Formats: sequence, C-alpha cells, structure tokens
Amino acid sequence: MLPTDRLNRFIARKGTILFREGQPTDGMYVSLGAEVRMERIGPDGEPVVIHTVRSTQSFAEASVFADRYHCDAVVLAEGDIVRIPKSVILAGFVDPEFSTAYNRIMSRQVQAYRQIVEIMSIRSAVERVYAAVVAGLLDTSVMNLSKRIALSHEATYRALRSLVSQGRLENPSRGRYNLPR
Amino acid sequence: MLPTDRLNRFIARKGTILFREGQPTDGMYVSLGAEVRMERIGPDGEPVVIHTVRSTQSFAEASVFADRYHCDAVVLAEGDIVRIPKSVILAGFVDPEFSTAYNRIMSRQVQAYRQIVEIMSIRSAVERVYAAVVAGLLDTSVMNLSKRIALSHEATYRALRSLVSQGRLENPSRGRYNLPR
DNA sequence: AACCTTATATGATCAAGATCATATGATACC
DNA sequence: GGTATCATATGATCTTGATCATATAAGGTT
Repeated sequence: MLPTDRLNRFIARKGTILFREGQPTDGMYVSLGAEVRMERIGPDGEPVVIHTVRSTQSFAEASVFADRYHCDAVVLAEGDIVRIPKSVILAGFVDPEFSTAYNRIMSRQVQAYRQIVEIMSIRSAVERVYAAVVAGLLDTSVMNLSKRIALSHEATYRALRSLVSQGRLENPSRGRYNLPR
Repeated sequence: MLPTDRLNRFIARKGTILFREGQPTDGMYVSLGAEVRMERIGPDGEPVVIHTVRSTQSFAEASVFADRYHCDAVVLAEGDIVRIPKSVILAGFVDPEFSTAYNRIMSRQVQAYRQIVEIMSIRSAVERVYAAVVAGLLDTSVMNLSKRIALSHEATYRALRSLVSQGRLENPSRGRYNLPR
C-alpha cells in the first residue's frame, strides 16, 4: 500500500538521536524492537519524558502535520526502526484504502490509551491490577504490566496474589495469571 | 467537508443510553457539552469504566471499524451530542482533504494521551502536578486537573502550594497558577 | 439579601503503596 | 556445569498521598 522503496529501515544503536526538538520534521517512525524515549527539556532545564516507545509501535505520527519536532527522540535499546517520510503519508491520503487503514490504526490506539488512562485512574492496587488483567494487559511479564499501569512491581505481585486468594484470578503456574473458567 | 444533512444532532438527557455493548455499531459521536461514561460489565458483574467523555470531545471512533459496540455509553450530564454515521466517515476517506484533517485530529489525540500516560506515571505528587502544569493541563480548574492526573484534589492543591513556595510556580490570584517569568 | 452549590485551601489522621531487602526459579551465556 | 542476569515472590519499614474535616471565597438562584 505504501511505496516500500521510500521507507527507510535501519538498525538503531543505543544512544542514537533520531531527531531533536526544533528540527524540521522528516516523518514518522515505527519501532521494530528498539526502545526509544521521547523527551523535552522542561522549564527548569531537566528533561521531561513525553513518551517511551517499546516493542512494535509507531511514534511521532503528529510530526506528519507539524513543521518541527516538539521533542527529542533518543534510542535506549538497540533494535530495528523504520522511518516513513511525511510526504509518503501525506501522499497516501489520496488513496482511500490507505486512509481507512491508517485511521483504523489510530482509532485503536486512541481506544487503547483511553482504557489505559481509565485503568491508571483506579486508586486501589488490587482493582487496578484486576482491571488491567481483564483488559488483557498481562500479555508479556508482570514486570512489564507493572510499568504500564504505573505500579511498583512489588505492589503488582501482591495484588495478583490477593486476587488469586480472592478467587478472582487463577495462577496455573509461576508468572501466569488468568481469569477463572 | 462532511455532509451536514447526514449528521444527527440532538440534546442528550441524563440517563440516556446512546448504545449498548453488543449492539450493531451505527457510528461515532461528538459531545458538545454532554458528559458520557463508557463502561463495560466486568467478569464479576460490576461495571468497568472504559472512558469518561467531557466537554467537546469525540468518542467511539473505533466503532467505525467495528461491527458491534464493545461497551455501553450512558449520558451522565445533559448536553448536545452529534452522531456521525459510520458510512459518512468511511465515505469521507475518498476525500484526501477529509482524510488528512481527520487523521490530524487523531494524531493529536494520540500525542495528548501519550503525554497524559507519562505524566500519570510520575510517582511524586509535586512532580506530577508540575509536569501537568508545564504541559498546559491546568486550563480550567484545579479540580478538573486533579481528576485528569488521577490525584486527589487535596494533594493537588498541596502540590501547587509546594511548587509556589519552591518558586517553580507563581500564584498571581486565587485558583490561578503559572510558570514564573 | 439570603441561600445553595462549587472551587479553593489547609489541617489531622491513617492506610496503602513505595522502597529496601532477601530468596528462589528460570534463562542465557561461556 | 558454573555463573550471571532477570522475573517471580514475599517480608519489613516508612513515606506519601487518600480520606475526613473544616473554612472561606466565588458564582448562581430565588
């Protein structure tokens, strides 16, 4: 659907700076394994983290509509990255099929973020973890889940244990948790 | 850009159910003043809040690509609501201009959510509130801000006070806070 | 003007989660 | 097979923010 010859795939080494704040935008990115942190320098001079990209995820989508990047992007962990020039995306919108597909992805992202925000708003650790498991966020490790819902991993383990003893979750094997039945 | 005659604007009364889980999707919505809660029935039978819509905001965008709604939408506070049939959105994608504009909105939303998630991940109340103010989230009331960043309003007020005494924020008048200079 | 409601603001208490610590199972690597 | 590393797991302590309480200011209603 997109002209693959215009996509730029490369291995991003740790420490690489993909783009800097104020720099003219060249496009958006998709991380295939790399971990990337996007940050901005706060008014006090200390860095403010905007977003941390893990696994297979796109980022800097808004750059397609902006003249300049509004933050820095630094590679934290090595991995593949694909850069998609903004002209490619913009040109893609003449194709209704591309527009639909691209919008489907964005819609799902918005939906997912709303759910995460709502889950993160739950005060109780037990209820937060339960909501997260119900939402299917425990897809990799407990460590990973705890980061995503902004709980210490200790509190997360304890909440899981509590949910198991309440009978609301099952713990078939070490590190695995699922809904009963 | 969109055929306005096919849009459905109405006043949503409190308690109205816009759609229910499992019901075939008819389209997405834009709230103009109404407050709408989207929730799903959890495995224990208690409702799980997916998202709460306030002010001028769109919701159920993903329904455009889904056969059935995956949650209920209940009106909490009266206000205007516009329903946009999915066929209108889908048809809109043949127009590159509409596709571009619509995706720009979605990109910004994703960007905004990522920042909120990152802010909500900050443990310290003082640093969380500071990051939120820097991000411009204190646009209406402190009460509102506290809800958005999942802090009790008391903790939010105290954090603001602390930031003022640290000289990191200014408090020109009751309820107003801004960065120095 | 009197009344109601909501936002701002701050104090006191307490519980919940962060932090520190330790142990073990699992996996990768040499 | 031995060692290092990381995830899982749980205990102990302590800090922080939630909760309860109260007061004032502001805006809206009758």
